[in-house]
Amino acid sequence: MKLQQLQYFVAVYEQGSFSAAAEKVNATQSGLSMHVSQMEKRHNVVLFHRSSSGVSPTEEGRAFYLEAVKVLAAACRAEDRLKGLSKSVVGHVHVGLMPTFTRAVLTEALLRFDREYPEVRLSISEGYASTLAGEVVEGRLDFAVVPASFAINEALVSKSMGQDRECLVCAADRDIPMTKNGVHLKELAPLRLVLPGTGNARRTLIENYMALNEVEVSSILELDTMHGTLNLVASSDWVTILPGIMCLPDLDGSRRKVAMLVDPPLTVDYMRIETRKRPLSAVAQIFADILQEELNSALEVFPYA
Amino acid sequence: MKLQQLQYFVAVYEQGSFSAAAEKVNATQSGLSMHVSQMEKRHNVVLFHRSSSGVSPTEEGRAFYLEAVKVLAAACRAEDRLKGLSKSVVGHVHVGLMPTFTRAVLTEALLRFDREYPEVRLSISEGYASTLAGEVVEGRLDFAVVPASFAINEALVSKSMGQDRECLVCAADRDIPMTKNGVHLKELAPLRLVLPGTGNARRTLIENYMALNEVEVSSILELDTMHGTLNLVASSDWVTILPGIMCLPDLDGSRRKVAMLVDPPLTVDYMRIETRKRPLSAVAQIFADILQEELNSALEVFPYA
DNA sequence: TTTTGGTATCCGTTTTTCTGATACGATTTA
DNA sequence: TAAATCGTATCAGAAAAACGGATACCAAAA
Repeated sequence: MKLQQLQYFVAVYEQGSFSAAAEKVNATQSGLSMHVSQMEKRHNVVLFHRSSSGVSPTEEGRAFYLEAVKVLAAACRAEDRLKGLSKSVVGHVHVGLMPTFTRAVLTEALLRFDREYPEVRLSISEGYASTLAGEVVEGRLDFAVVPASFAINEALVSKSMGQDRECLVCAADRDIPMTKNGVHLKELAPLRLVLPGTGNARRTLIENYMALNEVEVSSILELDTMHGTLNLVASSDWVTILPGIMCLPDLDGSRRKVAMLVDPPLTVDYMRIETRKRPLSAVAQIFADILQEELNSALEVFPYA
Repeated sequence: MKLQQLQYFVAVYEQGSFSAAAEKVNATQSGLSMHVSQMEKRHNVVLFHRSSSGVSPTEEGRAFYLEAVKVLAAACRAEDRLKGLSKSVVGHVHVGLMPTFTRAVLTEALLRFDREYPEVRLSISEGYASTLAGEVVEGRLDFAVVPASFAINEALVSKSMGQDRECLVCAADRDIPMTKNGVHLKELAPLRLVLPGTGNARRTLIENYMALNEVEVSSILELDTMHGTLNLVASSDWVTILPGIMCLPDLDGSRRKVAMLVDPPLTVDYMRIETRKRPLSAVAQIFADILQEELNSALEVFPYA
């Protein structure tokens, strides 16, 4: 059994095609075909169903894939150890964040990280969960933080980062009936609601909540710009629903009013996604830890009442 | 990075010699030398200090070894999955047990295992910890159960199986001053004590206990046969000290009297040792689990008073 | 000083791997 | 229905890598 064979197999598995995988790993289609079929013959198993439109893994192929990526991850760790990467904290970290994070948690994390590891290059991309997930799979991002509702790719592994509460955000001068530090949304109906576009994972979450709790929505405005949303809400009777950590700057009530949704609460889980086959580099791990710490302290402000 | 290079490296590491490793993995000394030096050059590290009497790992070599065995273990699991070994429960299991286990726990475990997996061949070897550890390193045993006091080889990993109480064993008709279900050994001094030979790990344990608690021993008899010891103790004024699970058949008091050592108690931890670089086969794991269960129920008889 | 046990290096041989071309099947397109 | 397209399997020669014996070298022990 060779390590490269595992890489080839994993590539074919993830691409669903010998040809595409060959291009990805800089090899030829015939080479991959031979390697995979050699593995199959040697162990008398069939790993892929071949068809004229690509390949799909068999049950055995699926099971083997899960083991194969563990081997590759271990091999990466071993090689990193050799390179001394596990000690020296230098390099380039690419991180993808859902928009939620870029307002509240990111700034603090960035400042801390830059102070402690000034020679590390850091690249942050903002995007929707599905986009970011794709980038992680492709290896262009070290990891990404997305809402947990997102169904993740098999090539990815997710680690929970914590649960947040969704909050109603409206103009500061608006009177809303608060109950025990929260708001019962139905009492505000009919709502004029600003929502993210349908590509956003939170959109579905919120619409389900509305439907399930029979909250009447008189009009919906689709805004995919966070600045625009916040400005509009601050100076009109439009309201929106945002994760708690996005509302932190507004908790003083000077520009906007914030109230947790209650009866029932609406929660959102954040998770960090990364590839199975390559463990986080030492630097990426450090930044992930800092991000987690900042998130933790941000979440403390919103107790699970 | 190739899997075989890792195997070569690990072999050299464990043998402390290129020549010995070459023989072990059925390769030539020159081949191993080239592979290792290639790894070293490629990553600009030195893995071994070469000398005319063999090699010793550098700090980097040590660190890399710990990662390398993880890769090999993962690769074994992956290959086992391909072979379908992880499902089918057939094969041959070799287990090493310290003498303690062969009296009480083994029988029950054997019966259960043979009933549930009749087509599996099982080989049990009895031996001292150091012997068994060597056999495990060499790959002749799937795993071994030994007392935890034994300092284990770096190629091995140990898992705790539970703590046992040492007991005094003497003739059934002897009168001994019992206190709260135990015996204070000093009150019986001077003792005529049957002990295992100096090669036995428990020998040191017991002698330390005697010295530390100032128990006077009038004479020592070295017996390395369990049958001999038990028979002698049953029909003379010689006494011995045995782990609790060995005393289970004597708890009825018909042939021998058993009393836990108290003030202070003397305990012994059992552990399972296996190689780092190869995970237990499915069958071996099952037998290990059964052994653990039997040990647990045996240990319940001796509460940690 | 010689012997012994160990490692590094060299080079011809053998084995494996890689690649490009080709064949074949299925699905889509004209 | 025929052709074109996309995908995989297979083959044979070329390229690369691994292998293994011989040799050189070193250091400690005899």
